[in-house]
Amino acid sequence: MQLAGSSRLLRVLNDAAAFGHLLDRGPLTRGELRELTGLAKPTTSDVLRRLRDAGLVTVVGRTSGGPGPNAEVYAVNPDAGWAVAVAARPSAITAALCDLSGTVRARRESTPAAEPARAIAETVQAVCRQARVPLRRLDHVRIGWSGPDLTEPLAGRLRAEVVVDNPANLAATAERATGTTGFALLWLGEDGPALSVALDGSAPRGSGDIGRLPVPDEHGDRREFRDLVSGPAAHALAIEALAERIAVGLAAIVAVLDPPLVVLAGDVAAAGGAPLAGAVTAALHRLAARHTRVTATGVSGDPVLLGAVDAALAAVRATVLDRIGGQR
Amino acid sequence: MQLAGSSRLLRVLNDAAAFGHLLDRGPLTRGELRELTGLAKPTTSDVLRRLRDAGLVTVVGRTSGGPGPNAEVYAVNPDAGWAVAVAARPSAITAALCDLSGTVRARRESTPAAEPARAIAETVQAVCRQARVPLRRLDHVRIGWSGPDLTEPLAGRLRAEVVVDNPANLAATAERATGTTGFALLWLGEDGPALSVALDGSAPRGSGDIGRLPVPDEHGDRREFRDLVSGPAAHALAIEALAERIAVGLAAIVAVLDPPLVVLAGDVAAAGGAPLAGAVTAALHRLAARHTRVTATGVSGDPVLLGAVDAALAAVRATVLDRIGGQR
DNA sequence: GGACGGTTAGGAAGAGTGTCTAACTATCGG
DNA sequence: CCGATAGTTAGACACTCTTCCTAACCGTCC
Repeated sequence: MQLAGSSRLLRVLNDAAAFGHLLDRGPLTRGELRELTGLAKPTTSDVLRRLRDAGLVTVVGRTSGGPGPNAEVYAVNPDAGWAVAVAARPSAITAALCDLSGTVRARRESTPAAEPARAIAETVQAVCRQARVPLRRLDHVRIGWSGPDLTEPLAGRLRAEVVVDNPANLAATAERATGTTGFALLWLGEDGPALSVALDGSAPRGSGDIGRLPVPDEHGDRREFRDLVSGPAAHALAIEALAERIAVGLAAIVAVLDPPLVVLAGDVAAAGGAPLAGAVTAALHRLAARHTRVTATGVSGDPVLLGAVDAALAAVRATVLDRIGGQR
Repeated sequence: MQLAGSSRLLRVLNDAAAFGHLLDRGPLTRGELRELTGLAKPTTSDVLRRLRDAGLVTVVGRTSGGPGPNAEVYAVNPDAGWAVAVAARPSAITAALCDLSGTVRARRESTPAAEPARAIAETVQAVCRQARVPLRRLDHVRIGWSGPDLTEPLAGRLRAEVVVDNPANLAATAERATGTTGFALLWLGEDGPALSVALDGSAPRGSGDIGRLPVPDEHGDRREFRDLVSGPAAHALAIEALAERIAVGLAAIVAVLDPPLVVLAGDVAAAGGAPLAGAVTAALHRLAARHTRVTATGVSGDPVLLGAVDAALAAVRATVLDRIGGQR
């Protein structure tokens, strides 16, 4: 961290710290914020004044009951930032518009009629219209998509910052938001297996497609992982047989990464549910004799969409702070 | 980054930034430091005064030739911090004492007569005595060692901060110091293969032992990676046959991590040299059809010892800054 | 029921710390 | 001697901290 600066940097740091606490912990009084940041009372007031002047926080109420005057309760202004999260598949597009507080304000599903980029852009525009949020107020669009890169064509159609991420990575982001830490997420989807790694509490990093992972099949012949665990053939398999195939690939992954926990997600995994996770655990322990736990994802709902919401929010929160006056 | 603070934090930040630049870029004048940090002229003077008072930097010369007075040239005081790096194997212990600038001031090898912890501690003490550096001035000891954890018994014997790291990780640290970025290092040593990952320019992280990675052997039978690439059997193999075995395991690693580059290191890899790397590349491309490059390590000398030096230096540099007066 | 004390929220005043700008001095080469 | 450059000094500015003050609210006592 080689940053140097003057009092301006200090102010930015303190504003960001206070704002961060308000985002993480919800509504807070001046006093609570003072304890969390460690700043002095007048400084806390200054910080809150700046945040309020910039429209980032508002007074949402007052305490009551205790002795003394009632403290003002501050909270993040939800309307100060907007993001759209998109889970895009060839068969369907789901988009969610959420405000700075993370509340989903509108949701929309559509079946793509046009080429992907155009269909996604139109869905984003539609979900904004639905909640009467002008497109220009949109700060960030995060798209879960596996396939050819759509960043270029989408950035051209939308004014906001556009980031395309792979489904496995976003599912891992959603998993992490549930409190799980230190895991590798194995995504088993129609279009092949993928992996995202979130060890040491750091943000999930997709190591991408693991479809070409060489594994032996039941007869000991050399095959690629994707041929065994994806496509219609995998759906037709009994849980035990599928678990066996998954475990073979997982054995290699576990040997390389040694995560304490492996989370299963994706269409194929979702169809199998907890029984599949149990069968995979048993098969894996038979193969590798490791004490790695295997579970089905704890996320209820669409993990890709929820992960995209989380990722988009993190991005919006970082940019919104730039709006504080006197920044320069 | 949720840090809040007052002008004190600012001062610490600026001191650290200036010190960091002096460490990275070598001797600098006030003016050069001013440009690098972006600080004003008087502030740069203040920072340098504090660093000099704390004994962390010294004036090592003056410029000449140009118009105007000759600028003072400042450099890190090498004697302000001391670290010992150790590469420990059951057969031999190598220790290097280096100063804050990274110069190795003494070096010592020994054959362990006693138990590892005691033998290492004695070697550390000996190398300090050799350079007439009192043990109490030692700030950090970084040990490359694979086996039972030695942190406890060593911390008891040495006053300094002790960190034990695995050889693969330290070899990757050394590799990174040569300018290589974005790679996975495959360590092929006597005691089995290990892996260290340094992607995205982040510090190398050992994912540890990959000895139990399941791989097929020549006959298609399920084996563990360590049985194929380590031990006396591996040494006896022809380069082509060994490369084939390495590539099989590497195919799984590459599928999981997809690093742009794989670096081979360790005794077995060193014996094979560049020809082995070439043969592994060919075999890997035949197996996995990826465009992953494979090279032998670019580090000349003992990669573990050199990596331990780098890691120890980074640790010392972080602690030394705490010595600046008025910190609290 | 009304006055009072204890407690807490918020603000105001002044000091402290660290930085910046601008002016100044000293030094070197031509 | 003159122009250019290194470094210091002086004063202003920004942000924070400590300390003190006022106002509000609750409970208790008369």
